[in-house]
Amino acid sequence: MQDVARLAGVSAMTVSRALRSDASISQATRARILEVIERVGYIPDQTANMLASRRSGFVVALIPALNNSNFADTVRGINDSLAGTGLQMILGATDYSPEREEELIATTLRRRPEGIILAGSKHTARARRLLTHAGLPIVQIWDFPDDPLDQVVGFSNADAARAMVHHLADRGFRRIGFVGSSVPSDTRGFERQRGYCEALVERGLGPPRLVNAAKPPGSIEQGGLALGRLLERWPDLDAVFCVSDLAACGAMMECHRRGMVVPRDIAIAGFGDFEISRCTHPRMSTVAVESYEIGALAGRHLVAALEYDGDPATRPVARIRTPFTVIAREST
Amino acid sequence: MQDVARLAGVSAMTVSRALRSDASISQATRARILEVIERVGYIPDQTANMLASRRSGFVVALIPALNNSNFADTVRGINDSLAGTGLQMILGATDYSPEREEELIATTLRRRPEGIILAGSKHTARARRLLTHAGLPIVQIWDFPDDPLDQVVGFSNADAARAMVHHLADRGFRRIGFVGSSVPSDTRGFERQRGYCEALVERGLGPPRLVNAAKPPGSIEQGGLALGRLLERWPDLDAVFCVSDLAACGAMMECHRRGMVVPRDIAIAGFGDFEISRCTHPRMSTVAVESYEIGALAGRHLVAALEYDGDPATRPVARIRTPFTVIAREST
DNA sequence: GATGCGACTGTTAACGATAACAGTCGCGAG
DNA sequence: CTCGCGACTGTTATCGTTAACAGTCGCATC
Repeated sequence: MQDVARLAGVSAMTVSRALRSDASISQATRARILEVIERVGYIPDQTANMLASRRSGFVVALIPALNNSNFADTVRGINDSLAGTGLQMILGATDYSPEREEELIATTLRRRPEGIILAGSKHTARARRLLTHAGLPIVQIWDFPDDPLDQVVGFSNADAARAMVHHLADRGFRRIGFVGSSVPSDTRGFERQRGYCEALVERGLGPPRLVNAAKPPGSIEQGGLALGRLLERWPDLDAVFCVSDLAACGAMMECHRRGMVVPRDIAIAGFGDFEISRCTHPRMSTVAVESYEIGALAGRHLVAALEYDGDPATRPVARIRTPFTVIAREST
Repeated sequence: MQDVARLAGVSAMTVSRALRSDASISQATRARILEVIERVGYIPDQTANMLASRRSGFVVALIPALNNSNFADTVRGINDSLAGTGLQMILGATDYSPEREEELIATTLRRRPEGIILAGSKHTARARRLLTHAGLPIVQIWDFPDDPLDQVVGFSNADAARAMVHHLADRGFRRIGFVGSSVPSDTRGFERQRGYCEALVERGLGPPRLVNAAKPPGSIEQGGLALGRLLERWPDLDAVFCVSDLAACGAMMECHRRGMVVPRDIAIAGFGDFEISRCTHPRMSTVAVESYEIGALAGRHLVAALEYDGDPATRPVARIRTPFTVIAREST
């Protein structure tokens, strides 16, 4: 910057001003400076900018996994909502582990992010302490916690799963099994399981028939294995609801292998409305959730919180319930 | 840090040393300082660290799209390979646009990353200038350019597509159509199309029968529409090769709708070995590429370049060709 | 002709850490 | 007893930018 200033015959401060739109500087001077910048290929150092202006321009997003099409869509939503704001995203994958999340929170907070978006509501005590102590705007997504840290954009996974069980019951299925998540800390998977159990009670459909399998998002193979274990224990099963579309897809393929016709012999339902669910044969009934929209809204409300400059006590705090829809296709 | 130093009765420099493992400092002092840090909840400011130490700890990864399972896997590979190195990833999505890529390069370079991973080999002139001028280690992935900027981890998309056409020809298909990418700057899609055309010549299968559709990665719906347009123009088509599994899946569904039996009436092949390709009926033949491995290798070689401290002229430059495999399933 | 104001530019001191160098201290060797 | 060395700690300057404040200058106003 000093070099540019010298070449343009001004002070470094004037160069700094030329690079920002709001500063008062004459047209002629700015043009001259920008011309020099272009000529010498100067790239301003945002690190120094961050230090001096006390604004990092970073937003942290922590999601369980990158190779899950739901979360990938959410990341896309966040990314799109940040475009044009000058903010950049630091992405972290927690692998569904609260400890890994805590670690990521600790290391990313050193970068002095301006806000943070977290999937879920299960955090270690230290993670919660770090977050509240940092005093940044937070958006929790993909869940609807009773005790939110700050803003929320999500939905009740239990309610969403319950809705699917009611759909199955409405279609006349009575002996409904569930393929759950194998990871205890997958709170969304656990909530879906809870919703399944509650709905069984509501419809008087007897005790739960469930097996856990499939690391989230659940590989296709494990969905097939899980179906096998379910049928071994409850051979009279007439429907299976899987914690994710991937597991459901595996279950459906296992049905094909066993010569069972879906949904005549057994119904299969998934969760997430992955693109995959439109390509199975028969097409998969599933619960659609607004993956992209969750990210986009989270980003937008985080930005709103960052731009808010009134009394911190009266900052608007969004608690948004995104909708979910049972999509009845051919598999139920 | 000053506060911590005062509370521990040492200088700020000693606190700084206590936080790094290599510095010479007595066990007792370090323990005392760490205890104070824990007690007051001090979090070191990496921004200041960056400025003073001239190391950002950032790596930039620019990929075309986040909601493409191939690239998502690559991102996961990069992420995993960076774990434990103290490096963090800044992720950017170029939307398959060189201009957007240039913009992202310009803005992310301000963060003074230590290295950069780029998908593809088509960059604007300014982007190339920015990159070479910045003098960072670069890894180009997902392509195998003739004029690489630095390191490469990729494969020839043309060769991979050619292999699939040969597979189709081996199975006896003669009138092979191609569903290409609608985005001209999708170089990988274009390369696949080129491979298709070359293979047709090699096998003497006449002029190309191709339509473009489907924004990458190609939505399922557009694959179906593209199949319709292909059949309208070349009703005698006996095989269709799609630029991605998603488009192929849509094409297959369109076949079902039209009452065509795959592969008896028409064969369908995809590209990418998305999980979806194992769930179609019949299961989809596709070209498997090592998406995760590309990211992991790129990350590893970038780290190696960063850790290298010999003569810059003799730094090892990896140019890795990752394998691809034609996976023959039931659809061909 | 003084005054004030607006438009622009410069100066100085941070921002929060680390690099580089300069001690200090204890202890064993000569 | 002195010297030197190793182990540890402190001091000062610096990283590249911006905040805050202090000019300077021209021009309209009274």
